[in-house]
Amino acid sequence: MGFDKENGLRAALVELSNFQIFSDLDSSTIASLCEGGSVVLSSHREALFEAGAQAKYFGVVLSGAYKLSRPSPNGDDTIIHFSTPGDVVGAFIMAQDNPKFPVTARAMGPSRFLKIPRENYCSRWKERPELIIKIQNLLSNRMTQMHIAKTMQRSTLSAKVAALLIDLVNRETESKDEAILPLPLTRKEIADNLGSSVESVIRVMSEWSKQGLIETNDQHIKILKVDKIINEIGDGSL
Amino acid sequence: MGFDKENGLRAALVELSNFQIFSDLDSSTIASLCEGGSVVLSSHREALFEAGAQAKYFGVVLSGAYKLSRPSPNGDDTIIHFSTPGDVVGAFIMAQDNPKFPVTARAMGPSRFLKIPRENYCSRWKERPELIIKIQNLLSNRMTQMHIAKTMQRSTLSAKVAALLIDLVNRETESKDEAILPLPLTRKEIADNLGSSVESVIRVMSEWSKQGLIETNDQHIKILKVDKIINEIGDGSL
DNA sequence: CGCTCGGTTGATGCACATCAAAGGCTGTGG
DNA sequence: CCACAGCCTTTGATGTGCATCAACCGAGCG
Repeated sequence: MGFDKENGLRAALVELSNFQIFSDLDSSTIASLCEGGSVVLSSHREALFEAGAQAKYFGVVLSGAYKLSRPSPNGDDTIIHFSTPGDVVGAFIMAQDNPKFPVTARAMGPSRFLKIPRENYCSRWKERPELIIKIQNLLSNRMTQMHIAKTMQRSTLSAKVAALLIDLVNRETESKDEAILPLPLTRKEIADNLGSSVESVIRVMSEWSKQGLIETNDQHIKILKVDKIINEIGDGSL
Repeated sequence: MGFDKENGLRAALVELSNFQIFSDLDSSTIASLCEGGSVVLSSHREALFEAGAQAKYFGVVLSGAYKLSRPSPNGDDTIIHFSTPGDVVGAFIMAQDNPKFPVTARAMGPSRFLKIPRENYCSRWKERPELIIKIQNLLSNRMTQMHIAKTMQRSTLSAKVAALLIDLVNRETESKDEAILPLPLTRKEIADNLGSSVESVIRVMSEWSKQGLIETNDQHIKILKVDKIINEIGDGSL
């Protein structure tokens, strides 16, 4: 365990330099920023942390994906965000006194997460304005994404599903004809993210399958006609 | 005009110290942070800035209120946020290269706004980690608010309206029996914020008026039975 | 005095939720 | 190795909350 942990950590530090936020830092700086960190392996559907728990750490998604959700008044959770590799999770609450996680993080398929102690943020990270600014820019992008999502609240369900899929594929690749979603995604998760019901999502997506716009196998969704799906986004308006 | 402007600025700097973000700074520091700033007077429905415009400044709402909105695919705008006095607007995009406003800001009733040049943020503000952290905390609160709103997407319209009203009154006062909304708010604005239609909002609210839970005159909404309205929030779940 | 703006009410229809039932697939324990 | 339980997907039938359309009213205003 100790061995694994250390090994995982060293490997993780190398991976970090591929992510935008660390891209222009040298490896010793990265090591210092992450000192005391550890790599967590999560299996499918396992919780990384629960909403309301004390936030003693923040971190970075290394591989796989996590869904961030909040308990909904009606019982099942609402998914707030899908975090993919390179995403910084929890950084923006670190500066509060005695922060608590506002969401639950649950793995989607086997995933790896680099935990970084909160103290690091309050000392080493906070001292570097460029880093904090980068975090702020990340946050501000996420905020803009949420604004866009809010703007679509009056669109039809197909437009919302299309927008979600396009948003997810754009994190990885540039626009091509085809694209594969970088994370395993069930219809229920889509529904929980859009505030809709599984059945409705299924009705929308099976129509697309029939038309050959998308293809699913084993939880992995592949978009065959990216442009056609993008068209669906606009359809609510016309 | 020049006289007014200067005068307004000096008065504004005094007002700033009442707002949380500046509360523990002395007046000369505040003056330095705001150097080159100016006070803008907006009349009802006048735009402070338009979405897509170059963001050469950020600022603080001094009095009145502004609604931040984005053009919606279907024509009319979606209101993203209501900014009341003390709100910092636009700070989190200042750190981007060549930032553009992601939203349009429009005054709700006569309002005053303190514009601060972007350069200040990139120099004087950025140098003060505590300030940046405060901005980050503001942002993170706003983010949490949006999460909560998202969590309510499956609730009934009455629950959403109730939640919005309670959110707005909580900015000013602590919970009492009665509360007056701190800004003039039309049913259409409520609808545009919730992604609903004016008529539906009216149907919900006139029911409450009949029941004596709220009272409206001259765009100002007064909540007579705060606890009853809070109950409405939960109703979607039960 | 016509105009725009905000509020209100009723009639109608649709998009989507809800309920119900069933089949495949995976993991787990007897 | 089989049985059973979850989880995911699918399809159909039924219901409903809210959007939409269409009037109409009162108030402020140039």
